[in-house]
Order: sequence, then structure tokens, then C-alpha cells
Amino acid sequence: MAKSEETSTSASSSMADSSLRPWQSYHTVYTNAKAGMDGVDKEKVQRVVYEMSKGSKYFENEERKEAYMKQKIENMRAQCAKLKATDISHYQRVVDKRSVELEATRDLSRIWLHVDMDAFYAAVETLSNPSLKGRPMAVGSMSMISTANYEARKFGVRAAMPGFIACKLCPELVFVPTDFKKYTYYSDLTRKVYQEYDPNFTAASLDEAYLDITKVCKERSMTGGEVAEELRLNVYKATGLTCSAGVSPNRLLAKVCSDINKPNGQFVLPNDRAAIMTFISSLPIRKIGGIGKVTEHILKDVFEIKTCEDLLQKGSFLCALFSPSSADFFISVGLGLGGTDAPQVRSRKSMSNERTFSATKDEAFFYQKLVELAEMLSADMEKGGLYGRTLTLKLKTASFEVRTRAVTLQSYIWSSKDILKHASKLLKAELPVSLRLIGLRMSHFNEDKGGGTPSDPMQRTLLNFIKPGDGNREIVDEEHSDIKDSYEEAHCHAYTNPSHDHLSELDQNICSSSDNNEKAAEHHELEGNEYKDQINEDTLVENSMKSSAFDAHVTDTHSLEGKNQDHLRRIGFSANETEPSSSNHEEPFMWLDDYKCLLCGVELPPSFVEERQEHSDFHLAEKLQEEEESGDSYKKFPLKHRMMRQKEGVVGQSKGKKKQKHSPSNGKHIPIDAFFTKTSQNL
DNA sequence: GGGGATGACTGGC
DNA sequence: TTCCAGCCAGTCATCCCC
Repeated sequence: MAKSEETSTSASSSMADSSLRPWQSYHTVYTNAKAGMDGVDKEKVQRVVYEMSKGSKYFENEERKEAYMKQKIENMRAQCAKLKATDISHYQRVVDKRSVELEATRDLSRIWLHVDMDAFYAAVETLSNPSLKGRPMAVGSMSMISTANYEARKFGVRAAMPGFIACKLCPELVFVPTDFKKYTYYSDLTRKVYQEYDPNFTAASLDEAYLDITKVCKERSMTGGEVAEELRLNVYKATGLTCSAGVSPNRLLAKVCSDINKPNGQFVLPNDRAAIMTFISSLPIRKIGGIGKVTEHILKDVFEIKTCEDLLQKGSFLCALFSPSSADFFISVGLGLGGTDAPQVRSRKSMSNERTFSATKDEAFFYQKLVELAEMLSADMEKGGLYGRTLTLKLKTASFEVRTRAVTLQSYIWSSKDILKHASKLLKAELPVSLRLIGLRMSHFNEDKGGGTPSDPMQRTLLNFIKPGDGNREIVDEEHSDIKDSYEEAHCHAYTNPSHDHLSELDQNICSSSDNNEKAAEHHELEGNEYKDQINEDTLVENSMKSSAFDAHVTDTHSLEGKNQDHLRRIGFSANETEPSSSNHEEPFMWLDDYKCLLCGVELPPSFVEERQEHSDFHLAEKLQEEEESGDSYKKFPLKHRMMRQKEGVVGQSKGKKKQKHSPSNGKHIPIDAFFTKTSQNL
């Protein structure tokens, strides 16, 4: 949770304090330190935000989220408390080993530059309207602000703040509507400058970029600082706008550095390990890209981690409670490591449109919104030459609860007609509902972006046939999934709400007008049947291979890969629903070195008594199931399935309607974003 | 058991 | 007067099918 230092210690704040100053426990992002916000009366900002939010649906939802997070923190604290000295020393050894491995990857040979335009949208607006100069101004609307100039920031006004709250904080605030055409134009001008220093620079957004200036420094015998100075001057000459820069041996730190002397400044971190470690030692964790308000809150409240150095010092706890990839990320941040190689060009993964409106239950209105969104999305996809297979409907209810519902189709679509047809079906299953936002997202794009006919996932390509080795497995899986999709397309059109309402009527009209797609579906189904015999053969071969592989797996617990261990570790923690309880008579024989499960390799410290009990039960249940399955009559209905069916009281109804997921807080590892596969922001 | 589909959630701008 | 966006990418857990 991003909050001011004085409000971040919710654990230590007394009850008396919270009753006198309730806003102090209302965690908003608006008091988080941002460039130009030094000297802001944070308590006043927090009080105003609290007063204006109190009692609203938004506020209630924030409280729900807060309560959920507190529960999560409590769970993690309980896990921490269970760790004994021997556990901690065990995990410390793991951290030490990993630190050495990560340290070996340190590359101090590159010089990275991160450029960040100062209050970009606001600066562009001031450039085109000089009368705004010196006045507090925000780009955006009464409902949401995109950015604010430095005059407005002095009042606590900032990006992602609702305009009406900003107005309260700064009554003289001038609002300017967003104009992306203008921002794109100026962004292009800056990029022409960047190109002169690194032709392969990475644009992180309209106003941010990463440049590898190693080559230009060498060729022109200049330091990183000198290049940054010159580049900033050239950006100013080309646009009339100022920017800030950070120079460091890796992208992660370059981004942190560019924020230090904002606006119109720069900071250079030398390519020297000692300097990096000193820099990192007092750096607040929230400054790191990838550590947001939730992760910050958890790290502070559970482990009392505030600086990047603390991440290393508390490494053993992090290793014990987080997934290996998350722990790796935290350790590498503690060591001041980040990306130094040229980031790979990533293709677009999804495309979406969403619109917010006043909360309503009006189904005709929902449909009209769907029509608009489908048309917008279709137009965007056509522009990008994209065809997608997965359509996701996003809904935000009147109480700010976000739901997503997705369908993956057997064929690629792009037309507004097809998008609308499937979106209507997804929405219909959610009615009646009061909504304040509807969104549509397409994903699962075809690889062929060169136009022409979209590739059909049902079609066997030449490559499929000739691909050797492991590729065969992929072919089998693809075919299975395609046939399943065909089946669903043909059989799962029974929706939960059969009433003949507005949407269903329109739905039928659309379906009947979408003949081509239906014909394609029939065609695919025929194709699918043709391949069924081949698939059965493949499955037989696959199954026989699996059984022998399983035997080897059980006897060789030391050869488990990290990923596999992680997976099994999760199973160990989450297997608790259908397994019968059992005595722990196997316990003394299960744990290698008192940590590692002999059967699957999962690591659990001896003090995690309940978890280990559950884990033993899990393996026992597995064994029971194997025994049961050895009797032919039950082979087609494994234990889990039978129990579930009995529980539901219905047979054969599970298909087409998945159960809602359990809360992720039940799992051992909390999800942390973009750790090593960095996002564009988190390079 | 593996992998695809799905949904919730986090993070950045 | 107004009353908390829109877009994208990624991780993780769970369900389900083969």
C-alpha cells in the first residue's frame, strides 16, 4: 500500500490514534512521494481524500480489499511465527547460495539511460497554451486526472486522482481535457532524438524510454552523465520540453535514478559494485518497478522490510514464504541487479476497450454499450491486422467488484458481429446485474499478422507434421484442445438464463445472421472427427510413457527441477478438500533431511506441522486413489470426480460452467508481478 | 500428470 | 453541480480434460 511514512505503520498505530484520525488508516496512493510533492501537507491530503470518499461504494470496496489484505498479512505472519531457528538457518543457506549465483550474473560493462519527460501531458498542454504557465493545472476530467503540473502537485494533486477530490485540494485548479494526438506528436519528436543515441532504444510509454548508451559513450569518449546532459538538451531543443534522466549499469536502477533529480535533472550511478550497494542500502522498496502498494504493504507489515537492503537481510523469511521466482526477484533487487541485455521485442498479447458509466441495471443500455465496444475493438483489430480466439468480457458492478468472463473459440474472429455475438452470450449469463463498467478484450492472437486469411487452429500445417521430438507432444495437445473446442461450440450453448429477454432476442438475430461462422464450426467438427482415431493412438503411446516416467520420478527425488518443486510445493499446501483424513504414521519416513518430501521433493520445515500433515494426507489420498483405480469399474471416474459429483448432487453438469475460484489467500505463495519476465515498465 | 482455459489480482503509466 | 479511468502485461491458483 503506497502511503506516507507516518501512516505506513498500521501495526504500530494505537487504537486511540485511529479513532481520532480515521483517515490515517485509509490507505490511498495519493500521499505516496512523487516528484514535485515535497513539502505537501500529507495529513491534510489524506484527510480530504478520506472525507470525500467516506461512505461511497468505492470506499466500501476499498475497505473490503483492505480487510482481505489484512487477512492475508495475518496468515503470513502466522506462517512466519511457525518458523524455528533451524528453519531460518536452512533458508539462509538457500539465500546465500542463490545470492552467489545471482551475483555471478552481474554485468557492469553496460551503461543504461532512462529518460522520463517531466509532467509530460501537462507540459505539452502548457506549450500549446502558454497562459497555463504558472497556474495549477491537471490534464483529465472531474472523474479522473491523467497528470498534474508541478504547481498543482504542491497541493497534493496527482495522476490517478479523481478530479472532484483534486478540486477540493486546489480550488483554483484548471482542467484541460486529454489530447493524445498532441502527446503522440511530441513523443515522436523525442524519439527522433533518442534514435541518435541508440537506434534500438525501448519506448516504455509515450514519455519514457530506455537507451543503451554504452556504444555512444565509447565512440565519443564521453561519460554517461555527459551523454545524458547532451541528450536532454537536444530533447529540449527539439520540443521545448524538459526531461529527467537516470544513468546506471542496468535498466532497473536507471529508472530509479531518473526520478531522483526530477524535474529537469539527472542522476548518475557509477558502474561500480560498492557504489551500487551503498545506493541500494537506503533505497525504499516502493521505488522499485514491480513493487506496488500491495507488495510494499505485505513486505512492511509482515517482515518489517522498508529498504532494498532489508530484502537481503530478511531473505531467509522471503525464501520460506514466497515462490522461488519471487524470492529470486527480491534477492536480486537487494543486490542491485537488473536487466542489462537488449530487451526482446514482444508482440502484442491482447487488445481491449472498456467504458465506465453511471451504475445501471438497464439491459438495453448494456447491449448498446456492447455494440459500441465490439465495433471499437473490431476496428482496432482490423487496423492491427489481428485475429483473436479468446474473448473476455469485463464487468465492474455498482459496488466496484470486478468480474471477468472469457470464452475461447475454435476459430479466429475479428468482426464486430462475431465479437458481439459471443460477448452477448457472456453478458447474458451474468444478468441481472447492476454495472458501472463494461469492457471487451481479445487475446490469443494468430501469429500471422501479415493480413490474408487467419490461420485456423484446426488446420494441420506442414510444420506440425515434420516437427521432430517434443514437438509431437504439442501436436497431440493442440488437437485435443481443438476438438474440445469444437465440442463446446456445438454443445454448450445452453445458458443459465433461458428467459426470452431483450438480449436473447437480439442474440438470436445475430446468430442467424452469422452463417459463415456456424458453417465454419460444422466444418471444423468434421475435421475433428477425422483425427480422432489418430489422437487415440497418440494418447495410448503417451499414457504408457507417462506410467514409466512416474516410476522413475518417485525413485529419484533429487533430480527434481526447481519449477517442478514449486508446483508440487503448492499442491502440498492446497490439497485439503477431498482427501480423507489419515494418521501421520508415514510422517517420519517422508521427510528427507527433515525438509524435503521423499515422494515429491516439496520442502516444508518441521515446524509447519499442519501443512506437513496435509501433505502426508495428500499422498495417502493419492495412494488410495491409485488402489481404487486399479479396479476397472472405477477407472473412468477418479476419486476426486466422484466425490465432487456426489457433493454437487448432479451428474454431468460440470461442463460449460466452471466453479468460482477459491480465494488465492489459501495458497502458500502470493502472486508478485513481473519479476524476471519484466514488463515494459519493469525493465 | 500435464497443459489449456479461466478468473482474480498486481503493477505501471 | 460534478463523486474514483483505460489500457496492457504478467503471475498464480484452480478447474477440467485427455
